[in-house]
Amino acid sequence: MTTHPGLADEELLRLDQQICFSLNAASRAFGGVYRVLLRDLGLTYPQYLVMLVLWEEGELPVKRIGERLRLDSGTLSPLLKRLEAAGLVRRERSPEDERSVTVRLTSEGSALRERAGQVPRRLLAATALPVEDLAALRGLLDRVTAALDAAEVEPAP
Amino acid sequence: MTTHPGLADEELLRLDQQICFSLNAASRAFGGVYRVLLRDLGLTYPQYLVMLVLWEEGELPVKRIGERLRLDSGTLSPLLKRLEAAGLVRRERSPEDERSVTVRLTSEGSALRERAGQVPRRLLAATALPVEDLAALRGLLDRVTAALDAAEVEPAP
DNA sequence: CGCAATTCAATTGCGCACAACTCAATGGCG
DNA sequence: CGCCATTGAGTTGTGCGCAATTGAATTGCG
Repeated sequence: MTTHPGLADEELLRLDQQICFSLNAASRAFGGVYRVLLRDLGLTYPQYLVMLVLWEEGELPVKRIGERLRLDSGTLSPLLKRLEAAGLVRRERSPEDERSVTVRLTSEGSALRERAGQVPRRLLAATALPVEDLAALRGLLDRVTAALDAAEVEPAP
Repeated sequence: MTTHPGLADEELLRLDQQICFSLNAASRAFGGVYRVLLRDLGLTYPQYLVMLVLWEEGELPVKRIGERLRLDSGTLSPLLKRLEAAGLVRRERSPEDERSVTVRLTSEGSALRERAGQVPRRLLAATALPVEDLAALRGLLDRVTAALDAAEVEPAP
């Protein structure tokens, strides 16, 4: 683990500020655009992420959805309940393992995919970045995420 | 605004998925590391962001803090109330404009800066990225944020 | 087999983000 | 001057994210 030995605390503070400000701002800016694009689909951004996974897989246990999206049951349980209330998915206990709950698209949930068809194109257009830059961005993000997950940071400063 | 004309909807869907997954994951990974680093300062990550601004400025109206961090009063009011309850800041109505509330560091709030000294270094170390890559990441993030803010996305898909 | 440890979903509690609204103070305009 | 639009904080309600806990089903191990 590098410690950036050549830089003073003051410079590190500024860089840290800039990185976390920028990441926060970008995350919320994406959220804002998605919010507008998804509004008349009746989906929030996290709900859309779950639907993306389900459109790809058709059905999936809650556990697997959580692994894909890095979300735990505390977040997913109420979210899936809302998707079920909206008629987009059904949830049923798995017969072979009664602990597990399988989430399935309803026909209405599948049909929503067509209406969502232009969302990615419009979102990517809104970023105003060429595809190569988006790929580079994704690469950097994935690298930091992997590193942060692996870092095992000690609580005591 | 580019529309990526050469790519099929299916490819765009995948790229969109990857970008928003990656950004989400990175944002939450940062949050997780900050949470550990900040735990025994008694600060949450958004509270830390506010303290960073105040450590730089000393005192600031709520309005200005919101502009810096892109947060509105709905988020800041309860957050600042918690910081005040923790003894880190005071809030007082501005005499020259009774609508405005000025947030000031207490001596305890200023003192916390020393205890937070190693947070940026430890966080940057956890990213395991060289400074140049972090700068590149920040540049890309700022560019997409500016573009998304300027995009003026139409609600109707 | 029987009991303990593990796994999975759900729930509770807290804090943040955002929209919509209220209310008081201010500023501008006729 | 008087009225009305605007501005700045705060409040309410909804939903997400995470920690901690609960409870039931399953697995593993003696």
